[in-house]
Amino acid sequence: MQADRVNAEQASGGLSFRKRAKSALRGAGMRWTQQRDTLIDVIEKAQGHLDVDELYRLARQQDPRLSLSTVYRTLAVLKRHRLVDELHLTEEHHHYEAKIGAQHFHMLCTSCGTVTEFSGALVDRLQQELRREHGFTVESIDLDVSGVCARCTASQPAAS
Amino acid sequence: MQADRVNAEQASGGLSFRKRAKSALRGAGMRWTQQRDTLIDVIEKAQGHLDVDELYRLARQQDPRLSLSTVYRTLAVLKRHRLVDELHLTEEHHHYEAKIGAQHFHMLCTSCGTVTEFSGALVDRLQQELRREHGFTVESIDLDVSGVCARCTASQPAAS
DNA sequence: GTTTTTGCAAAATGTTTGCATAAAG
DNA sequence: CTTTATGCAAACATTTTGCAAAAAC
Repeated sequence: MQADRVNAEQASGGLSFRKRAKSALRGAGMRWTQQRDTLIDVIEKAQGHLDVDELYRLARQQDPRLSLSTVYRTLAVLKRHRLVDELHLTEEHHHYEAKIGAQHFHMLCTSCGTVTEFSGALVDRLQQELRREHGFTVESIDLDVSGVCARCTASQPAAS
Repeated sequence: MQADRVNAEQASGGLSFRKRAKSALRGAGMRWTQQRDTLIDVIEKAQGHLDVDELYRLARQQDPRLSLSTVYRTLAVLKRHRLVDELHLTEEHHHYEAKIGAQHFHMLCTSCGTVTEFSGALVDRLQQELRREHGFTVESIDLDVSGVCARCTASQPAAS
C-alpha cells in the first residue's frame, strides 16, 4: 500500500494524484473527508475508466456506508477542480478517469469493447488551426473515436 | 414552401433531406407517417442544432397532438439510419442535426453560447494517423470543442 | 463551537415501454 | 385486412436535493 503510493508519485512526476487532490480541495477551503479519500484512492488505482456504478461498488468495498450521493457530489467537485476527466465513450454511461500525465484521448473498439488511448499531438495541431483560422481559443476538447481495433480487424474476415 | 424545398434540394446535391429520409425508411419497410414528415421538416428547416424539447415544441406547432414518445422514437430511427447526427455540445442536453452536406464539427463558445462549425480536414488526417499508427479503423468520431470565440475574445479585456 | 459534508429518502429529470387505438400500406 | 406507428400513462434509470445527524476543522 505504501509501495503503491510511491509508484503513483513516480508515475506522475513527484506528486501523487491523491496529494494533488488533497491540496487542491484544502486550498479551496474544502475538507478532506474519509469518503473523498476513499473515492480518490479508487479512482487512482483503477488506472482506467470507471463509470459511476463501478466507482460506487469499489468504494463500498472499502467503506460500506459510503453513499451514492457522495459519489456524485465528489465527482462534481473533482470535475470542477479538473482533477478528473469525464469521458463519453458510450451512449449509456459516462466514465471518469484521474487526470494524470499527458493529455490523451480514447478509441473504443465496437467489436471487443477495448479502450485504447492515443496521444494528443494531432489534437494540438487542431487547436492551433482553430485559433489561426477562426480566432477561437480552445478551453477543452471532447474527442472520442469508435471503430475497429487492430486485433479485431486481423481476427475477422474482412466484411465484404 | 415549395421554394424552400427546391432550395434544400439544391443545397444538398439534388436530393432533399426529406426525400432521402423518406426513401431510406420506405426502403427499410417502414411507413412514412404524418408525424415523421413533420419532424423531418422541422429538423431540416432548423438549420442547426435542436435539442429534444425544442424539436418537440416546434413540431407541436404544426401538429399539436404529436407526442414526446414519437419524438424519441423518431430520433432513434433517424440515428439508426444515419440521417441525423447527435451532438454532445453541452453536459445537459443532446442536440440533433440533419446530416446534410460535408462532415463538420462544432465549437461552442462558453462566453456567448454561439456554436460555430468547422470542417473535417484535420480530422481526416487524424483518422489516417490512427490507422497508420494503431491499425484502428475509425467508424465514427465524436468531437466537440469548447472555448472562447473570436468576437468574445475581442470584446473582453484579456483576462490576466 | 462553527461550518462543511454526509446519508437517507424524496424529488426531479430524461428516456423508454406496454398496450389499446389509429393510420399506413 | 394486416402490420406498423402513435398517444398516453406508467415505468425506468440516473442524477439532484432538502434536511437532520455526523465529521472536520
